[in-house]
Amino acid sequence: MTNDPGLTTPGPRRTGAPLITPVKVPKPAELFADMLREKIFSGEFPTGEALPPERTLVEQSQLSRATVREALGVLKQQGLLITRPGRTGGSIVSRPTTKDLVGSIDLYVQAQGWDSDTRTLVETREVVEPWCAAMAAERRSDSELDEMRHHNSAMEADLDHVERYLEASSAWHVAVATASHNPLLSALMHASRQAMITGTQASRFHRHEAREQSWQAHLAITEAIAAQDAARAHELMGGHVRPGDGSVTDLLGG
Amino acid sequence: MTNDPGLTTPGPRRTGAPLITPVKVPKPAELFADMLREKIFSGEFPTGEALPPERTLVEQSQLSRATVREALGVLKQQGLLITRPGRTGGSIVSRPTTKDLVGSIDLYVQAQGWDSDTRTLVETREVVEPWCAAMAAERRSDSELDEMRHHNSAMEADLDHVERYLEASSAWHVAVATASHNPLLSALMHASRQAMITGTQASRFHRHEAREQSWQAHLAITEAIAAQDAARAHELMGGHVRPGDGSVTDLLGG
DNA sequence: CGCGTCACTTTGGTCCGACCATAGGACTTG
DNA sequence: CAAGTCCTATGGTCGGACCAAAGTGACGCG
Repeated sequence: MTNDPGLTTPGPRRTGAPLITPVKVPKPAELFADMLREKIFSGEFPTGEALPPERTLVEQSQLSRATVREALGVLKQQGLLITRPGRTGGSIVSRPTTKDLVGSIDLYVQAQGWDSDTRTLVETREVVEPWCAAMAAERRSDSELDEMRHHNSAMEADLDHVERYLEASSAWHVAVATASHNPLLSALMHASRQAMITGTQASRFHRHEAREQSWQAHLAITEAIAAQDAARAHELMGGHVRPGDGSVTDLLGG
Repeated sequence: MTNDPGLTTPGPRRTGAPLITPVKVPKPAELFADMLREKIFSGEFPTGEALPPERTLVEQSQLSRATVREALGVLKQQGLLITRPGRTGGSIVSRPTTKDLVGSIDLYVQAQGWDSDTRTLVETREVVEPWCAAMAAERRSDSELDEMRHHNSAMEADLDHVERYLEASSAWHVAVATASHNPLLSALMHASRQAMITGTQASRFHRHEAREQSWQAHLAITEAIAAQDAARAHELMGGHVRPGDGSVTDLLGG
């Protein structure tokens, strides 16, 4: 039944032919997803606009609704679509956010297993953060500077409250990364920090003096950024982020 | 119908109440995907093992097959599952590969629009590549060194063939990044390079002398890595990657 | 006995039709 | 005219059916 009983059957199959490359059989859902993504990137479906309803796409593409929905699901996962139910709902064309990228990096790091990758995370921060600080010094807006100072104040106020201190510290680092106006490095720094936090259980063991010391460091870096002194911001952040004894908690608090 | 016609209707609704947080309504597919992801991370479904068949998951989860498949599709997108049809097929538990991560970063960069982000990409490489070179100098294996030298030879052989030269150059950079044994920085470098290539149309306009000069630079860096001289590898890569005139094509060829 | 062939079984992939939940808009009604 | 009610378009879920891929084993022929 599933055979092809025409022509010269049962002639022998011509084997040993000149090397056949494995034929790629694309699945309908993937094809349709690629097609939609292409139309999105080409501007045929502008950002912010809504795609046609699923049922319309079904009759246009001659595919089943399940397949269409699978393709839409892929794009939704990639951050290219956001869908809302209801009458005026639909699939609105969007762009992947920094949060999406952070999520991908975090998932990747998390899935590799913390034990083997703590060095990777530490190293990455050592490389990236000083440069984020330097760029922030050159490009910060006044409001971004205000936000850093706000978090500095929060850290000072919470010197005795470990969790809230770490939270404020994290917010400060994120603010610095954001002020660098380099979304790639910012996302990478954000993600490696996030991965370290979820990896360790946020390190309750932390001495007060360590927090005070790290708070002073944050303050100094903020001032360098305020003065738009990129070289000094870079140098200070390098010394701040590089752990003296290699302990993870120092780096987290810092 | 959708009202609640009991009690003191039609009494006025108590507005201005103590502030109700928007109730989060989790969709079944998301819940199930989170549940499976949790079981994967916890080791309950070890890497390499197969999940139960979809139909079994359906009766265990009391959900429809469509919902189960949507959840599986999410995990598949995230690189946590790979599925194969056929009798011994199924959903095999996996880990997101570096390629997955590169894909995410590439998509992100691509979606932001090339025009506004070329500076971001250039900067990122300026920051990341020198450190990759330094780490590679410290950690390279002999086989990794061999691969770099192999690509060096290919570059020399293809000095007159722009496309193949760029290809070999790209392979060399990837080899260096891989030898750094830092998957995060490696993926970031790989992705930013990939994004630049797909962004520009691979720059046919390239002078022979420029290629010769860049080839010499590659060779010198390879030798520094061979000598395990991290500081020199870092310095050379920094000078190599930083464009003299800011042109993108120089950076691509480099 | 050996080996190819074919049916069978298990699995993911696709399709269809129906219904549910949501959220605007049009309509009715006091 | 205002407030409530019904309608409708849309995404989300469901159940069942069939198709396609791929291993297993029985069968039959030489």
